[in-house]
Amino acid sequence: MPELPEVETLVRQLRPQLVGRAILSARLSHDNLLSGVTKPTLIKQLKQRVITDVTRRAKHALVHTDTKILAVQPGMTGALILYRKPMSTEEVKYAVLRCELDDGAELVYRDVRRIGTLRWLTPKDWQAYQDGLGPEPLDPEFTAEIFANRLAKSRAAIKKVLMDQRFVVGVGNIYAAEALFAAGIDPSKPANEVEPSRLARLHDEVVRILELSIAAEGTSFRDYVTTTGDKGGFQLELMVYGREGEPCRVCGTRLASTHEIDARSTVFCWRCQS
DNA sequence: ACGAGGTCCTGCGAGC
DNA sequence: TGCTCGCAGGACCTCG
Repeated sequence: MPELPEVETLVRQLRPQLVGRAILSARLSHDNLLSGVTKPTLIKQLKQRVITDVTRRAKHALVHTDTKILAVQPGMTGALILYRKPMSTEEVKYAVLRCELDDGAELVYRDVRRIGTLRWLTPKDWQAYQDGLGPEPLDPEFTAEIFANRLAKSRAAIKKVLMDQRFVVGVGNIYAAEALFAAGIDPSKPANEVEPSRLARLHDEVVRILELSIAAEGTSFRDYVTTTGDKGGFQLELMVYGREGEPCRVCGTRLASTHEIDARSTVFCWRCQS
């Protein structure tokens, strides 16, 4: 499930391989992933485009071309993959968008559950779209003060606010759970009731964990695959996510789980997060 | 303004 | 063994 570190990782890996490449042709298996563009328009307009850059904003991977920008929002099971040899039957089955490149490779948007979104936007429309997104957590201008001030305005559960992309981008269920554990905060606590010192700590933990994860090239989990289509190698050792019922790595208490925060599974430690 | 809940989609694991 | 069922979840939507 790509969150910020996973998208950052794939963008870094793809950029040097894609910049300067031309798209010879494109095909799309399902058009319900498209937002704001029809299949015929996308297929037609992708043809003959030259890729000028590959960047990230929030959890979106952006493939910039000489005309428009292909904005890929991988959702949970999506990934951009560059195939340099023919795909297997299984790989073809999940290949939603296939772009044949001028160097013989194929750029593929793979999405098993097809819950991702593809947008095809002019730079101007992209600007308008991204203006609705919150700040980048790793931007130096996103300070602990700004973070705490914004959090203190909401009565919603702090985990829900942390995952709200209008508040701050890039943090999903995994990193929200991990950062709240590291900061010792009860995920269900209303954001405006968390002590300011804890909010400052949370800011630091969000930054630390995201940077650590980027350095580790993302957290492999379930359907996550690298740009070569391989399973991710590494991994960042998760403290709570996916560890319900297992002992807390800090105090040994059995980790608890709840669905009461925004209908998302949340694993936490009763003792460490009070 | 904000919260609650539904929607999309398929694979997988639990339970019978 | 083989079936059904419910969960996983990011973002967006509607309803109250």
